[in-house]
Amino acid sequence: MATSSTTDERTTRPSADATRERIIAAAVDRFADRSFEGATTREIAAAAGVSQPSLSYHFRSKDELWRAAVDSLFARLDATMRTRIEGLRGVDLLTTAKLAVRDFIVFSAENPQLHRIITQESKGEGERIDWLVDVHIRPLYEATTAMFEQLAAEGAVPDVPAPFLYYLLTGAGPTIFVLAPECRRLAGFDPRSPEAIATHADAVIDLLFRGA
Amino acid sequence: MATSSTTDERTTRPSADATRERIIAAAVDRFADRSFEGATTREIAAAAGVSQPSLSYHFRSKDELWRAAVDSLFARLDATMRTRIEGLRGVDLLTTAKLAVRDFIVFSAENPQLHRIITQESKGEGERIDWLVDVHIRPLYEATTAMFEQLAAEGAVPDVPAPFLYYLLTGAGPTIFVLAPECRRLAGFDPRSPEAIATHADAVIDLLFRGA
DNA sequence: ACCCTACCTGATCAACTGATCAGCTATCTA
DNA sequence: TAGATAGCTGATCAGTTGATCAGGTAGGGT
Repeated sequence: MATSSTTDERTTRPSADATRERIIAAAVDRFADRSFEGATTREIAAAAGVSQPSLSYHFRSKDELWRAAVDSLFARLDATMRTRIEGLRGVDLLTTAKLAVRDFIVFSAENPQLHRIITQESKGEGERIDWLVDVHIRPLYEATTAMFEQLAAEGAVPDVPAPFLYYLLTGAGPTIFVLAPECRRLAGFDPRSPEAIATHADAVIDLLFRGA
Repeated sequence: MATSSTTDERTTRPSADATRERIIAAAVDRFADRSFEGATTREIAAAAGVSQPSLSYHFRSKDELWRAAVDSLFARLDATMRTRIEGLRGVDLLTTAKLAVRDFIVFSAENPQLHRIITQESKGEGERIDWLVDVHIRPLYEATTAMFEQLAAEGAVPDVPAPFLYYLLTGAGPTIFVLAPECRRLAGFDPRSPEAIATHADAVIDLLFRGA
């Protein structure tokens, strides 16, 4: 077996995975800050500590790097939400929903890049927003609206169509973190501090679930 | 001196003002869609129907054009809110607040560019976000938080610090319109339709003021 | 009627963009 | 240990960027 390689063909060396991850991490930040067009491959390369052609080696194009960066962000979100939901099997829906919303808000505080990128790409037409919606956003949307519809049947959320509740949550939840630099200048505090995150999460949950 | 012109010296011809406005209108859209770095002067010029050097003639730099575009957006918002507030002198605070929130949401539906631009610029450091906050956002912030603090004393809004209420409003209100292209693909309806605007405004007001 | 200049443009600039290619080096395989 | 190749880079490409400049034209003041 030693020589006759099985289906598991390792063609990449360990060091490549590490630099790939460093590039993706840098790309997440730069794309979120300066948008797809505004972020330059040289900036990303410099932030990752590699040369600019190195991006072309690890990723076919700037566009593919962008997709890898978005995949990375959504993988983090999916992991967070999935483990939370699965850890609450048997718990009543309202409690589960509240904890899920809180996790989502904590995630948004730690990863505001996701919402910045979605906002940037949500302009007129574009291949990237189609890909974003079809591959990543729609599953979350379906799960979230299904949850809201069950809660509405219990009277646990306001009598508002589920899509609107979805956008109320995705708007009210992450915005204060997306605008964190503005908030620091404007209100004089860092919304990403643990205390602010807790206050904000409490407020969103209180509004959405009417303090039930 | 010949005519002993008064202080009112008209050095610009009427046609200049018209093209200036066309350029600003085009700049608002392009900057909102593609961010400061992503929008090109050639795109803006083409959208305005003028040559690219024409932008340099009317505006000292791309940066100054961006400021003029933002000024234009805030002038629209200020006019909307000011006339509303002044038209309600003597009306009780809660009613005034509800109508102001509704106007703000309608404005956000018709001018999602404002929130797109603020979001884009609210990254780490930058001269533009400082200017945005100091010149335009802070007055609105002060007025809004003052209003919320009065309402809190009446028990008309949830017991949450005013800055958090401010970000709940600026998040929950405009986001569905900022993400309108996503919403169309995801939920299958246009949030900027009159019916959707009304439903959304009702929902935000219901949440924020607890259906009072 | 004349001149002046506000208005607008084509041509062009240096700087920068993403991508490509040849070549170097360290690691893995045999 | 020798050969092969994955990993990475400097040099360089054509295309695009914001800005400048010289020049042309039309509208207004005298």
